[in-house]
Amino acid sequence: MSKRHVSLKTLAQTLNVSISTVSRALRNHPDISAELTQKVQELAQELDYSPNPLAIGLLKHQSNTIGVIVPDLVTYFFSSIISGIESVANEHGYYIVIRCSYESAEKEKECLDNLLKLRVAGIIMCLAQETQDYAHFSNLIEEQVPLVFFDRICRPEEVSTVVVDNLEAARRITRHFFESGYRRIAHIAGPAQLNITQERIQGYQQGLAECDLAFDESLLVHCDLSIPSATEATRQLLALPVRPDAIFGVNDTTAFAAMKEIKRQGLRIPNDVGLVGFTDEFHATVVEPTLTSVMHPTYEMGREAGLLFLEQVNAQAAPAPRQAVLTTQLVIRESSVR
Amino acid sequence: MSKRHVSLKTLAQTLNVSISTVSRALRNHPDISAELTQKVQELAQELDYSPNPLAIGLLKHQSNTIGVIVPDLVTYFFSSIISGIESVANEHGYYIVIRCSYESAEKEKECLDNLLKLRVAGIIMCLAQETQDYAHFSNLIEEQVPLVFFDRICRPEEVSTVVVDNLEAARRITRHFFESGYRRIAHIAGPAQLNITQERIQGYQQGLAECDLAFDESLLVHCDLSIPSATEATRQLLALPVRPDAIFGVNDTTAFAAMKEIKRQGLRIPNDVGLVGFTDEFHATVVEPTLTSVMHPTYEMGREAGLLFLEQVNAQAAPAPRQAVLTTQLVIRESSVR
DNA sequence: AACCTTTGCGCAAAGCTTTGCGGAATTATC
DNA sequence: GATAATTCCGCAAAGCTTTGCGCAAAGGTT
Repeated sequence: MSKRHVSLKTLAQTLNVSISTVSRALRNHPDISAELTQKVQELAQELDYSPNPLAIGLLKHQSNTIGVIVPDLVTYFFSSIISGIESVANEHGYYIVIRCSYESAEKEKECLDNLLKLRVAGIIMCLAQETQDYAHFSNLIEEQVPLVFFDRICRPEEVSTVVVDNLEAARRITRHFFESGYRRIAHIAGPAQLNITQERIQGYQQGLAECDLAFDESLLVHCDLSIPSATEATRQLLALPVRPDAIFGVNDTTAFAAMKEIKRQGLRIPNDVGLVGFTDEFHATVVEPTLTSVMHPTYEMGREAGLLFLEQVNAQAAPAPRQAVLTTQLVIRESSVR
Repeated sequence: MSKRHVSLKTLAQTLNVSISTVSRALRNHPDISAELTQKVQELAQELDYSPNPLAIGLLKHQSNTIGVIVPDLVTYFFSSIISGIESVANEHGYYIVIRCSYESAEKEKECLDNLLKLRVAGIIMCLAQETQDYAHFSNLIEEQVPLVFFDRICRPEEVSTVVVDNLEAARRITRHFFESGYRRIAHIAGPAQLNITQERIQGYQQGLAECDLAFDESLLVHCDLSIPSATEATRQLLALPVRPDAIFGVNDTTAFAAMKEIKRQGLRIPNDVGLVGFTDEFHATVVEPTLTSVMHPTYEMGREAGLLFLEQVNAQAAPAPRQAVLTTQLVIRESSVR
């Protein structure tokens, strides 16, 4: 760090005025004469003065950093959401500090603690898969620390959230399968405690009902969102006495793992088994057959989360928590139409 | 923020001792009696005291945040490197603040300025594609601000860098094509000013030479690493009077764009055209045919960058810049063997 | 010419931490 | 019992910024 940055003190000494005068001049305070103001501002410009955010943070008890916690840094889903958050943050003079929970509840708590110790302005996060106990958010909520959940959420009555229309999307997928002639429609779901899992299962069941298809428990299997687990789930489905003719995967990892396993068993997509996933555009179009999928507006989710966050930061009183529900789009490609 | 955190002052008042005594007690200073030390530490524990990093930063002129600048947040390559950086940072009590240059030289400079104004401890970054002028790093270098470049680098005599064995990898690819029977081997290269482009072109030419193949200028085309540009480059190659029978793409985006375009023109991979890219594992195995590719140890690159950074931070004197060269691995799959 | 209002600037505190130095009280020494 | 040496703790400054308050000089008023 060294003596890189000049401070108000430097400016003041150079101009032979007091520090407070310099401070006021830089903020165009009317108490300071026009000519002195100009002289100060010119010198500040010349010496590349920038106020020390540490000092300001200390004084004002506020910070311009947003803590962001994701279960995983590497997948497209999260990195594009981060990208959205970063863009909003940047536009409003905020910086994002990223930590990864690696889907662990314990690590999530640790990340949270650490970021709070760092004195971030608040937290934007997606719950870890493992997290089932939501008590560690109580303090934050009570103390009105700005907090936004996205995708995997909890306590929505108390915390602002950004989600997609999971139920509706799952319903549409199911109906799309039906309309394409598929009748034994399976669903590889995520961990049972996650809101996204529950909502998508509900949509799946609702879709089945609307198509007058009975819900068959054996066609609903859970996985932990990892590739091996999704592969295993697919195997389980394909080993059923009466094989499903369509599979709807809960996310992109699941869908691709399923695709590989289906192919490995010598089955053809979409003829033998139809396949749909929640994915991002790039992946879905590069595989063969191209994958029908529900597009998450991930970048927009990130931006929306950022905006909800800023809303809380800027509010003098604590604003009522808001629920942003973004709409997904079912993009029909080769894998689900025969 | 509010009154969330207790300060030394609170502890001192509660115990009726001075702030400095509390400070010393917490750091086990021998001047403080054992019993008082214990009392202080117990209270601190109870009240969940954590020292304010803003105050410490102000006092010691140092920070525990690392500025990270990437050209793109979304691609696997960068997000997995970020993941590596984050893990090292975390292990050593540092936090990473991420900014995105969107491949723009101007934005890159802006990110750099902003992060320095935030008083980060230093910068880990990958150059934007557009960046051709490296003058804005001179200040940092002179003032010995910890700085590490990865992948796309400049001024390696002055700055620590993390790269892969680009030349060697490109040479291996070329020879692999030759050994698989390909003879008109084309290369879709990146922007000419990037070190990675230059090194891979050199490796490509060296490989050709070793196989007694003449270098044909028309088989070397540049793209800007975007999908449309890579598609266009592929088109250009395939439209040549004598079509190449093998294409080596400079990165994953390029390789996949090429794959799509080759297929679109009704050509078969690997029979009509062999294809190899620099990619990550997941993408490469999910496409059809599976893609032979050079695997970047991306996570390791991130970790290495983090370690080189910490080396600079912890050194009292400025350490000599170090060049970490990680080795890639050529993973042969279906797309390059007929 | 005496008083009042502006105008223009500085003092000092607060926010939190670390640390050199000084000082009071206790113990040891002669 | 007086002096020297410990032991244990507090004062204050530094790091940087903002802001309420006070104060001097200048100008205006009668």
